[in-house]
Amino acid sequence: MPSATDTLCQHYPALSGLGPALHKLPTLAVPAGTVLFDEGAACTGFPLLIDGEVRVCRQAPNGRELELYRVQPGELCLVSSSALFAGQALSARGVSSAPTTLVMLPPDAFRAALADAVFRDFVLGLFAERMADLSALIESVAFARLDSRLATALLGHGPQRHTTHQALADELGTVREMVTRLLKRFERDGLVALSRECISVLDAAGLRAVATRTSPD
Amino acid sequence: MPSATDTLCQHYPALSGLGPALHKLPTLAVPAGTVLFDEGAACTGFPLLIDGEVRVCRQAPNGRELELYRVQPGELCLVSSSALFAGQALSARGVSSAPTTLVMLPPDAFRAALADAVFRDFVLGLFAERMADLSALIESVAFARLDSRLATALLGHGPQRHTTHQALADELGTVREMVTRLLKRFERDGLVALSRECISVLDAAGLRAVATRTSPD
DNA sequence: AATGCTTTGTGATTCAGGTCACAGACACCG
DNA sequence: CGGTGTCTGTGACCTGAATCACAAAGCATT
Repeated sequence: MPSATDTLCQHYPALSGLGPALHKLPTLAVPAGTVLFDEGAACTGFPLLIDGEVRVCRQAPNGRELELYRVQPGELCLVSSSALFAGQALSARGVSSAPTTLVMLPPDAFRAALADAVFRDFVLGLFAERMADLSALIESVAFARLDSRLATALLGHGPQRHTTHQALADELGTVREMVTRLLKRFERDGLVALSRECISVLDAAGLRAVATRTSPD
Repeated sequence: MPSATDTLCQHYPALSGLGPALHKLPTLAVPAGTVLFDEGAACTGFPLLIDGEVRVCRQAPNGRELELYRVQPGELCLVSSSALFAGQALSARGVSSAPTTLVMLPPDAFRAALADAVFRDFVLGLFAERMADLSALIESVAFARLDSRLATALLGHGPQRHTTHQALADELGTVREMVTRLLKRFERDGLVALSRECISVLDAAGLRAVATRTSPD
C-alpha cells in the first residue's frame, strides 16, 4: 500500500525533488465541513490535498457568502500561497466540502521549496491559472445576471448535481429563494428536472445558451 | 542625468542583480490612454514602470468596464505576470491613465529573472498583495452597495479628486448617471463639494462612515 | 403515527441600480 | 461671438434581486 507521501507525489509530481523532509509531515484527515483556515487569520501552512475537496470562499458581513474556487488534489490554493508569499493574513476562508485528506506544508518549507525550479514553475503555473479564474469571477459577479451564473454553475458537473439550493446560493453569493425561483424557471423551460437535493440537467445546450447570454444591449 | 535603467533599478531594487541584459531594453514613452495590452491577447512582456500609471480593467460585453487595479512605478502587474507564468492569454486590459514611461521585460527574461531569489521574492510578494486586493474587490462588488463603493473611491486621494463621473463609473463598474446621482446626494449631505471634473472631500469622516457601512441587517 | 428537522416552493413587497431621454452648463476654438 | 463638444443634472420608468412571511413537502427517529 502506498504511503501518503507517495500518493502526494503522484498528485504533485513537482514535490518529488524536495527530499525526505516531506516524509515527516503529518497527514490530516478531516470530515466535510471542517474549517481549515479562516479569513483574517495568519496562514499556518500550505495545504496539499491527497483526497477530497476544499471550498474557498469569502463571507459577507450579513452572513451571505461567495465561493472563490475549489481546491482538489493536484491543485493549489491561491489564497494560501499569496498569504505565505506576503506574510499577510488570509483573504478568504477554506472549508472542506467532503471528507478530505491533506498535508500542511509549513511556511518555511514552502518558501524553501520555491527555490526548486520545478516546484516553482508548477506553483506559479497553477497560481496563474487561478488568477484568470478570479478575474473571470469578478466580471461575472459585476456584470452577469444571476440566471446566467446559475446556469454556468449547473454545467460541467455531469448530468446531475447533488446539492441543496442553499449551497448553490452560497456558491453564487446570493440567497436561497433566488436559486429556488430560478431553478423552477429552468424546470418550466425544460432545462432541468428537480428533486430533493438533486438537479438533473435535461437540456445542456439550452442551459449553455442561458449561461452565455449577455444582457440585452 | 540618470539613465532609464538606473531609474528603473531605483524603483525596482530587485532588478539590480539581473546583470547588463537589462540595459539593452528599449524604453517606451506613451501618452495617456494608450492600450498597452488587451484582454484575450498573448502577453508580449512584463511592464516595469519608470513613470506614470497603468489602469488594468475588465470590459463588460455591453461596454461597461470595471477597474481591477492600477500599476505605478515600483509595483507590478498581476495580470501580466500570471499570463506569463501560465503562458495564457491576458485576462484584462491595460491602459495608461497618464503619460507613462516603461520598459517591457520580454517573457524569456522574466522567466529567467525568477531564478534570482531576490527578484522572485519581490515579485511574489507584490503579487500576493495584489491578490488580497482582488479578493477584497470581489467581496465589494458582490456585497457592497454602490454608495459605499463610491465613497471608498473618493477617499485616499487627497482632499480633492480630479476626474469625470464617467471615469468613476468605469472604475466602479457602473454607469455615469448613478455616479452623478450619488455624488449629488453626497453633496446634499455636506460630504463633498462638486465642480466640473473636480470632487472636493469636505467631510472625510462622514464619507468613511458611508464607505464602511454594511447593509442593514 | 406522531414529531421534528431540513429542504423546497411561493406570493407580496421593497429597493437598488440601470435605462432612456433630455436639458442645461461649461469650455474650447475658429 | 456663436458653434460644437464634453461634461453634468434630472425625471420617469423598468427590472433584477433581496426580503419577509409563510406553507408544504420529504425524510428520519421514536
